[in-house]
Amino acid sequence: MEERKRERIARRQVDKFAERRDQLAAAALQTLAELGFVNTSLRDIAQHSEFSHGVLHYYFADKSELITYCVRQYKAECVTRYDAIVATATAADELRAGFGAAMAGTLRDDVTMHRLWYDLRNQSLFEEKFRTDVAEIDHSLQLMIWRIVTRYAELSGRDLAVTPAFAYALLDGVFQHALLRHLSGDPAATHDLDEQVRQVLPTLLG
Amino acid sequence: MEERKRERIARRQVDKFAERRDQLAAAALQTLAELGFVNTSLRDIAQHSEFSHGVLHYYFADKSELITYCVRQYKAECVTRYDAIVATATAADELRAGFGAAMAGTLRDDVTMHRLWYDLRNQSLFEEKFRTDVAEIDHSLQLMIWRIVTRYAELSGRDLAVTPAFAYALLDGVFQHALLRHLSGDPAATHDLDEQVRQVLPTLLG
DNA sequence: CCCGCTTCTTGACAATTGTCAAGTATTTGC
DNA sequence: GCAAATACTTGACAATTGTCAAGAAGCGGG
Repeated sequence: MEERKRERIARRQVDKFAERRDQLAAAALQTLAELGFVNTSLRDIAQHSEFSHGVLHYYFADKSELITYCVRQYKAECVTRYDAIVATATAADELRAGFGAAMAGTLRDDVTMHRLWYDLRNQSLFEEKFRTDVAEIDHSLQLMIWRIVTRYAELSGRDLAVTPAFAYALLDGVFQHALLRHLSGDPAATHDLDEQVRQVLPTLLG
Repeated sequence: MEERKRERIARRQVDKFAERRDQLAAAALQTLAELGFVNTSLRDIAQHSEFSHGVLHYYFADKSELITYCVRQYKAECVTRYDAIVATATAADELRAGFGAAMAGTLRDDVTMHRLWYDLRNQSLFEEKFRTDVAEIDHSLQLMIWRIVTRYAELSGRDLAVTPAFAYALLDGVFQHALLRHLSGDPAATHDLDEQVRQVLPTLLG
């Protein structure tokens, strides 16, 4: 019974610990998205939370661990973004329209988060530390795109003429350039993204 | 006569001044490509030259001006990269093969410079300072791609079904993902890039 | 040879940063 | 309610950075 009690307590403590970690990581993510990876100090992050800067070292060993934890948390947010569309669409054109609209929507609503993702992916090319996690997220995104694309081919009754990596590269390129335009203040960026995404899909079929 | 002499001297001084600026900018570019934008200090740059760190403030007002100057110098290097291929190719397939090979070649040979370009383009999304210059280079690259694409359509005797921005987004996406793979140690990255570039071009035709 | 102009070096500055130790406050178990 | 564990704050540290001033070194003209 004492054992079980201790466990329960330990569990509760772990949960509280994990909860606060998540809370701080959320504040960190918001700060990173706002300022960019390199312009964000631990003090900046703390100011976006209700705590002081020292607490970050109580919950995270160092800055790298915090960032890594953030990145992993971010991942969970995005990889299921389009799954509802895949699940509900009953025709190829419906899927195509839904995907284009969803991409344009997230470009409009989650600008800074997408900007942060590209920032982190680039930093991983210079800092070995994050390369593994970034590669893992990148792979998840590729799979997410692949689920869309294969379902689209299925609904079209056609075969695919591309690899997952190729399909992802094309759509990611289109999205990234739309993000660049959107952040430069181009009001047509979201609309054009929708159009371009719908244009890409058919070219992937055999 | 004195006037002319002074002019000649002034000219020589200006030339020497500009020469040293170029020399320092070259050292800076090399350092930036090696370490990445944010990991490069003025002292790092100076160590890649034969001078001390103070001299950079003699030739450049501040760090921003140095970086901007570097970026502009970098631009001149890349925008004419594929023009020889456009000029010499006499058949669509020859152009297609030459373009794919050239892309794969520069991925192999100029890895760090490409990595730097993507780094700078991303930084410009967080720092207003470089946005104009980056946008200008990006536009030049789009034009460079567009020269390839239009020539390819011309040699194919077909019309184009895409905008310059769309064609650039697709090919840039493919190239960037090849760069990611190449830097992660994937030995097939260059070969696949060649293949994928050749695969993209026909989809751009009507 | 010397004066003046340029080029470059040296050293210092203030600000920022990650890190961490010491101490305070809060919660928890009994 | 009290002692101990947990949670958090504060302030300091060493290192790094962009910037700049003071002056040394090199050089060209008279």
